[in-house]
Amino acid sequence: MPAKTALRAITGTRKCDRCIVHHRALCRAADAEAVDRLNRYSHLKHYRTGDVVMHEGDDARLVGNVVSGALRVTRTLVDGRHQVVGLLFPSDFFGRAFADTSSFSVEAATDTTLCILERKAFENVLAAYPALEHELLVRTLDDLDDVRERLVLVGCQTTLEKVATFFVMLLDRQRHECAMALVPWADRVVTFPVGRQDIASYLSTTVESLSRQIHQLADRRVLRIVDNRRFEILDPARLLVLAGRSGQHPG
Amino acid sequence: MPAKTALRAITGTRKCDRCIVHHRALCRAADAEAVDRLNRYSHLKHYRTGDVVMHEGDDARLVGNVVSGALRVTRTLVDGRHQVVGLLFPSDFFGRAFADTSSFSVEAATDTTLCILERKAFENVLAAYPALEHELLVRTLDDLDDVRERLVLVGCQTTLEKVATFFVMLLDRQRHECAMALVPWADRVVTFPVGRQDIASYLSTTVESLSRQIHQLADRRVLRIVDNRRFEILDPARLLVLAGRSGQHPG
DNA sequence: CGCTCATTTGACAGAAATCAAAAGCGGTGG
DNA sequence: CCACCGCTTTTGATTTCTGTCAAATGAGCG
Repeated sequence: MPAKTALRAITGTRKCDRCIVHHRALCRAADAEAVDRLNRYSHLKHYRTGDVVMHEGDDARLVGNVVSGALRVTRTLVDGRHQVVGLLFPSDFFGRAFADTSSFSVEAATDTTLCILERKAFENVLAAYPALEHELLVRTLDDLDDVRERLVLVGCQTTLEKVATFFVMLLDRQRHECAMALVPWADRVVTFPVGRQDIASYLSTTVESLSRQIHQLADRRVLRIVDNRRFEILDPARLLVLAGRSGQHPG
Repeated sequence: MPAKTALRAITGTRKCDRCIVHHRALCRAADAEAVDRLNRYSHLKHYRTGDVVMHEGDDARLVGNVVSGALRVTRTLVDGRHQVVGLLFPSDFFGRAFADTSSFSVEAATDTTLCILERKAFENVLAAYPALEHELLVRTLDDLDDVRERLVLVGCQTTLEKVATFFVMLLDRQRHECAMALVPWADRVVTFPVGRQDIASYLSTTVESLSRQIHQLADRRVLRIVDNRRFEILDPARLLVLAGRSGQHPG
């Protein structure tokens, strides 16, 4: 065991040990030795709302995890139209391993802290620790299902269903977070994690339509508008029905 | 070396050696030993147009490769609306590794031959051969980019752009196949690999709109309608522009 | 308080879905 | 070889959802 590692083992100064997403992120699949290597190559970096982490077409030089805040993954067309293809939250992995260029832009949707490392370094660690690569595979397969799910949403569902689905997502995320923290989940108030523009684009609609459908849901007493960012879900069951997936694929 | 393996090595009777997609499919990343194990667990199976390979919500028991024909990956909503989230062609991998249930249905879009094996057996082989699992990871990452690409297409592009993009895809596929076969690529006639209904759903539109836009392209002399399934691409450059991605991400 | 930016509301237009019917294609059998 | 049948594709007419544009209202902040 190298002296440096031994010292860490004794003093417990590895920054990863204090990481708030450590037990949920990709790196949870890493053993002490692997975490040590990741720890060596990675560092935290702060981004302000709107900052570009990676630009489409550029070298895919970085990968990493969201520690706090939110990222949007986007594609912009030549004439300016653009589409949010993904939103990433704490513990989510970002970046494109095993490709030279990124097909999408990655930007901070809010003030965000990332744990980043060079893609090449990351790939080397993956090659050395199959368990880590396996975890990445499993997460990527899940991501693939998620995107396909959203393809269905965007492809053949109404704007009301899209908005209802988004609220269901927020509710699920919250429920999941409470479960992790072993907190009994009581609060039915959800908060928009990113701006309206991003949500609208994520759902392939406009801020205007988004606004109308939110008020539609409020009129139907499915939710109550607390303020611009917060909503109390009054009727989760009805919300699920309006999302058009009632009784389907629980989980 | 077990006797059976030795015998195979001498006589060359392994069915995988004669497989027409062997050098393009996932298994190309497998060494002789791994191919041997895959060979032991897998078998070819024929499906007729419309046959269900896997049903959404059911046990994800099978995985495998398309050998010939085409599969469609779909999701059906409670009220009958449904969406093709993917089309799979020879050498493409299908099935959901590392999950108990499949979130999507997989059906034969044409008469199709698959090389199938039990998911569990496949997972065991993956665990034993990291190179194979790595190949699956790389392919899954590519798939993810593809679906995101289509999310952009469906989310913020016009029907004409969708149809043009589909023709570009067909052209690319053909060019790629010619390259593999070392055949100089001259023929500008592309053929619909699946029925109109599937193509329309894949592009999130209707057969009616699809028909109108094809004729739009014909009127603009971008292509010539040979017959119901075949089209001669007269102006590939213009097609690319109409697809709304000119000059973007060559590859 | 006034500035800017985000959100809401209203009026309107347009692209594409829907509905309906005609035409074309492919297979079967007389 | 031609007539018939079922299916797919095309064409036409109509509707509707939702995006666009414009203006008003509201929130946040120095």
